[in-house]
Amino acid sequence: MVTSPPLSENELLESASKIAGKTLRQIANQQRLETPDNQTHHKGWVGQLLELSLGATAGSLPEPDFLHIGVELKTLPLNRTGKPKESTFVCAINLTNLESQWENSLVQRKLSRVLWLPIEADPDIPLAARRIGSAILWSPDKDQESVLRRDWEELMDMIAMGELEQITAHQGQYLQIRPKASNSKALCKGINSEGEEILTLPRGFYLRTILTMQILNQHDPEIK
DNA sequence: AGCTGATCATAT
DNA sequence: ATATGATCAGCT
Repeated sequence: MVTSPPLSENELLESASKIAGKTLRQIANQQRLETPDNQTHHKGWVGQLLELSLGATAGSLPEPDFLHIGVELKTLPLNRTGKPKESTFVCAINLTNLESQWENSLVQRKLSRVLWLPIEADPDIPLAARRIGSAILWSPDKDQESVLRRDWEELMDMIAMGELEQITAHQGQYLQIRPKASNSKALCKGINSEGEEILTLPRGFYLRTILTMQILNQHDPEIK
């Protein structure tokens, strides 16, 4: 089944409502894809499957998945109690050519409109049998945006000061910075406090589950 | 059990 | 190497 890109948010929501309640096996069959037994060697499989199914187009470009309607697609793995099981990767960070304004940042653009797709992710449920939940089309409210912005500014300030190596995943209320690499030996260019080029671990921005849990609860206050 | 740092696959 | 899609797995 080939899905063409949605022309509007409503079209996207309609496609999403058609797959709600279905299992990953059903969607994989529609796409003529094999379902792996586990995700250890297929960590991005669920996300790519849903991109295909909903007609996402951005590929591996640093842009929202549905560029023409400005919507980013994110799967949201839930544990058996219905809480987000993992943090959510947002984007990689260019450490040598720093973005200077939140308003124009990639984090802001990707998070300004997100279609969250909750997915059962209790390890006791076989991957193929996991069900897709009801999609949530979300934009940060004023409070959420101000926290995101403050986190982003604090973290980017540290990078700008050459304090990259002092940044830990403990910082940030909603946004954190963590490694985003093939392994701990993969290096990229960064800048130290003397302004010199150094080699360091590639990093990315991630959303903490405290925010994604809040998003779930805003949409579905009585389900837990 | 939750969290941080590490890791896996693929496209360009 | 850098971007996308993320989850794994050991430590606290």
